[in-house]
Amino acid sequence: MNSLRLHNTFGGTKDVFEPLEPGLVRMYTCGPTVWNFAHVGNLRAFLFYDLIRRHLRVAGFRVTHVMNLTDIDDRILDQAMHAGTTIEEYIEPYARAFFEDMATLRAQPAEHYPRATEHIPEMVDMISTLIKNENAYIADGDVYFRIASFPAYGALSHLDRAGLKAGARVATDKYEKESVSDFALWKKSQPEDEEIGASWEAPFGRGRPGWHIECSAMSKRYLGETLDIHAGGVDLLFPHHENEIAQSEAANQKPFVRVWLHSEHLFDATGEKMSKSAGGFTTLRDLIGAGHDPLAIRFFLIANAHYRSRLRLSDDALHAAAEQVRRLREFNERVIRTAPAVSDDAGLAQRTAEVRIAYREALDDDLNLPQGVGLVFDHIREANAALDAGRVGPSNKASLLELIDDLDAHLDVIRVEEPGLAEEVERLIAEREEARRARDFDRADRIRDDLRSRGIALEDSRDGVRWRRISPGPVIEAGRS
RNA sequence: GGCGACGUAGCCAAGUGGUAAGGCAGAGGUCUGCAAAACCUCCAUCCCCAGUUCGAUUCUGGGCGUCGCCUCCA
Repeated sequence: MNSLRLHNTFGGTKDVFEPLEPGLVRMYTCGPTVWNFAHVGNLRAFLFYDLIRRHLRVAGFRVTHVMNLTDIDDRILDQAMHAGTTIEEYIEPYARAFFEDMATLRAQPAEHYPRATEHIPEMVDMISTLIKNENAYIADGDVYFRIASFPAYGALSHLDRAGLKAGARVATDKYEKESVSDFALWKKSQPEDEEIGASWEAPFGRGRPGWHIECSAMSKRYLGETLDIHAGGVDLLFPHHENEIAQSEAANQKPFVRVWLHSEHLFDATGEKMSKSAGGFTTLRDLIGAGHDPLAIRFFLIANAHYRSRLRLSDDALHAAAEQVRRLREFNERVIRTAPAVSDDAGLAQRTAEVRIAYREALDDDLNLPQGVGLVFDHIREANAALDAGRVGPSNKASLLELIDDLDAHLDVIRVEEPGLAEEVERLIAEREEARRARDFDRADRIRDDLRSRGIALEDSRDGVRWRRISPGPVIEAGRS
């Protein structure tokens, strides 16, 4: 029985989710504009997509997930121009970096990563249709969407044109628009555009696509005219998603999206929204360079706060996340290596079963991973106590491992393969054991301290010495790019 | 100016009309050669005021505060 409920931005209610085609979810998510490295705020949104995707699969759906790469826009044009490269040459390192970052953060790959410049014909087709239907018009070589032709405009964002800030708003496009709110579908080629490979032929004149049309055209190409889920950061709500609706519904005469999902912003330590254009922003590379563990960063971004809550990036929060990841991994390893007691603890079995159900319910309730994680941590304390007391039987052990599986299906930070044991670490541990047996504790402690300073912590236990990786030294505030 | 969100312990954060999950940090303890890990104990009445209610942190209204969108932006 599917009981997944999602908060639909359109309408603002939490509804049981059912895809159009039973069992298959068609999902489109707004990906990066590859004009620069993604910052952690961008990555929060991308990991949110990953969370949706993972939980849809937990809930039993097959998922076709499309995430676009915007490889043409004004910023890319500017940068390529300055760099003296084509736009294709300019974006490539950033596109590569995007995929690297996603892999570092263990995001599951989408089924398709279409690039705007590889789908110009689809966009041209759609624009032609819009012109034919009089939803768009040509003005001095540019093509604009005629918002007046689409009465439902504003329904998603609840911004009606009358309420738009009067006077202070400067139209950034050209002047021949019928209305200031009309947005560009196609921009006439400038001479420089040709040199950097940013110009295409079209029936309505040589030029390049506006930003919004790519998502309408590419989602249709890969997922059809009606999507089950369309997700993005809240900053895309207006105008981007509003414009997508207008374009797609005007062109296709079909409902565009059934459920809109928007993730909240990430804020920096000063409380300012992280934004590329605002200047200061932190990249994944910055955080890793400052000594933060990618798994902790992943945990922080998806589990520290609900996706519709604002999240503030701070060293403390990252450290807390790292500790939580550490505890989870520690617990997992402990359960795995524990030889089961002869009999099971009925109370523990009962509680584990309850927590597994409650965890699933939390995720089914609009992807409330923070709550789910809290439930599991609560139970881990009880389970650890049972382990201390040797009360964990074979069935207990198996269900605890299943609980970890449940959690890691979303988190994916627990059962992550560590790089193989460094032989040197093992050798030093053996050396230290020898020293300890000889009661040469000075030498033993020296070895332990030495390893610690190199990011390896040792723990003595009844079952022998264990080691694990830790963040080397105190981490510093990430630099700005 | 329009639209909207938020304000829960030192920090992060979940949540419900019936007296508040979890994590980090901190204090004490058990265990340990010492540690670490783990466990135990301690650590909030939910911005303010008024109202509805048997009862509100959770509903309504007002206030104060913070922030987002309205322009490129995940």
